[in-house]
Amino acid sequence: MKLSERKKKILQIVVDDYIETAVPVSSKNITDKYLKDVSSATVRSELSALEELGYLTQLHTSSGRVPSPEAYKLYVSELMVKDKLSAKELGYIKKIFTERSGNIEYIVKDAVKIISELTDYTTIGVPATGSDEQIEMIKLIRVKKNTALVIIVTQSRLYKDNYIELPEGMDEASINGASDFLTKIFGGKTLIEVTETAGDTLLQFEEYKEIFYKVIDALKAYVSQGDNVLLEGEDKILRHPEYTDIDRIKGFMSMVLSNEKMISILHDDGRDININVKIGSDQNPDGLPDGCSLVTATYSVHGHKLGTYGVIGPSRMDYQKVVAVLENVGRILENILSHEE
Amino acid sequence: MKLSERKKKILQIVVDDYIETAVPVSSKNITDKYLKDVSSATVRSELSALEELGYLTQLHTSSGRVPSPEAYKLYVSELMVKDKLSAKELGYIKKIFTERSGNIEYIVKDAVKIISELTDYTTIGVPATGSDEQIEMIKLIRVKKNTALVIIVTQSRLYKDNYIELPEGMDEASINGASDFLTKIFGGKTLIEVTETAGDTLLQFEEYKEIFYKVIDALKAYVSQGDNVLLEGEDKILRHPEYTDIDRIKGFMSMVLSNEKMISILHDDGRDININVKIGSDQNPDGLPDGCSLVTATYSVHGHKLGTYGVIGPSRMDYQKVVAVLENVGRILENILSHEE
DNA sequence: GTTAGCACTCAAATTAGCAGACTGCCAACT
DNA sequence: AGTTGGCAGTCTGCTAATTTGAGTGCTAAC
Repeated sequence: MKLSERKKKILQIVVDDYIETAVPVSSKNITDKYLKDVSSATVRSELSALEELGYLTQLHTSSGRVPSPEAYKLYVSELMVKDKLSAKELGYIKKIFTERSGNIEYIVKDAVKIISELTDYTTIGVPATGSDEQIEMIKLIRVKKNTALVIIVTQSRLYKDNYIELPEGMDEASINGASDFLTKIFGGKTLIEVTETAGDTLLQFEEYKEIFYKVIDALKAYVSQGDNVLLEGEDKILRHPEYTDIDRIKGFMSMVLSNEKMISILHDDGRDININVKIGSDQNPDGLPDGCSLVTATYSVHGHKLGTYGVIGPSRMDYQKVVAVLENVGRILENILSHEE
Repeated sequence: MKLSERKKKILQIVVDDYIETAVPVSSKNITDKYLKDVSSATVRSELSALEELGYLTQLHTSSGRVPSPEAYKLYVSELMVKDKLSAKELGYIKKIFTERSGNIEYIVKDAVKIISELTDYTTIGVPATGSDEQIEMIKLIRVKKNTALVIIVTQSRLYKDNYIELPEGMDEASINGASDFLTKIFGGKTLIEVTETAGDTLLQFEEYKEIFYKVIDALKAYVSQGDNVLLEGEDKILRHPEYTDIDRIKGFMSMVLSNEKMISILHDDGRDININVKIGSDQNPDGLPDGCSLVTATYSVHGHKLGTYGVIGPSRMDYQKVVAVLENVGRILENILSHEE
């Protein structure tokens, strides 16, 4: 079904206006504000045609029109005029990222903050586990008498949040020996390979057996996504008039605060193409409630996934801005990170 | 002003009932449910006396009574019957903590989760920076060609989130030398001492000068509280009928999501006595909005502050449960951590 | 294909009225 | 003196009825 140019134009006006005002848009409103050269009656017939086609809905017979999920989809893919960020905004993004030189954990967190700040919507981020990257180094560092920190370095990442207990009386030389040894046998393999096949590999090394199994456990902990969901601006949803209903707010909050749910919603897009828009509707229940939309972007550097970021808000969302912010943050981020190496 | 036993009893009943039902309590309600041996008229005169004294308020002439902030204060300090946790709950706390053997970062996070889960209120936690603890070891670990991880071990803590850039061509021996050297000159000093006096100390060491200043910067980053506020169950406030008003919800959320605000509210209690209750009111504006209460507890092990935890909710809060949970979590936590060493 | 005009519909706001829940007060009682 | 029953007064919350106004759909004319 091909839409006439005028229908497209009118649909774009309806979506734009509704995004801006949150009020159902009427034929008169359209002719007054945007299309002064036709009468409201003409627009009226176009509107009812668009409704017939499934792009618009009415709350009741005598209210203006509201875009349907279909309309938003079309809007994002064809109708919308792409937005550009101001020099000030671009400068802000660059400034934040360059201040954090090197510290990738912070950069990932900052990205979520920046996106939320510039778009003014709730933003989530799920860092990639990096379990498909090759191990460059494994190192044990004694930090207490019988405790060692397990550090794993891969091409783009550094894992350093797990500890193992050392056998009584293990001396510095054996610790270093174990480190070198682990690096030798697991270097070049990916984390996921190691966690899956490690059992067999290690069976033969009687000497370090005990300690090696503990290291593998630490590795497994790194690979599991865990509670690694970043969230920023969860209260920003409250600014929007469609979130005045307490039950809706509850639904939104419990969704957004559930790590499992967020991970599943952000992860079921197989393709790691850049920007991806999901519009919640009753029909295809991908977990997103009706009236709620999610724009996601997956960033990567040198082919390694860095993580997925999502902006979540009412379907009546400022897609122009959101898409522009996600694209630019991604571009700048990838630029900076790839230069650094 | 001394209250008669019966006034106390009645005040306790009012607070208990209001906490449970969130409905202004009437004289009839009291005689029906709790005090069957007197008439409602008697209770009525007691209630108006308590109102005169400032413990109760009325929304309008023909509504029941609601406790004032004063009433809650008295309730917590004198009237309330202390609650005990069930064996199941105690077991749950122990189980979670012992599963995380050793990993203090996770333990602190888990504590917030446990408290929020058991009390069913929004919970915040501010880990102490540990800047008053003595340094045991400083270690630099090369993780990339020109990047090293800075690890600092103190009596109860491990810092390992900052990196420094290494001078071109620094070899393994010099890195280890620098580590040993830093440990030697700063070992035994507290983090705060080092950040304040380091400049002078280091001036003399031409050789490592460049690298040492970077290490000091990393140290400073560790000491600053930063964005280290843990939050759990921020949506739980929505269950309570007093948070049906959207503006109130907004206020609550923006307060709870502001790290600065939370740190300031949790930190202005000089004494580090165990449990501390703040009841928000219009009068003494300690940042807590009217109708909102905060119960805090500061935990420490071996004299070192571990962090401060706070349960935040409507003034009509289940103080019995909250206080019991905070006390028990603290006790178990301190037990486990002091045994471990 | 476009337009003006008119009838129709429906939500939202306003009003009035009534039932119910409490209190406060007073006079009587123990 | 403290307690009680009873009654008048006050305020909320609910419901039903009414009005207002925005917006559409339809039709006849251009």
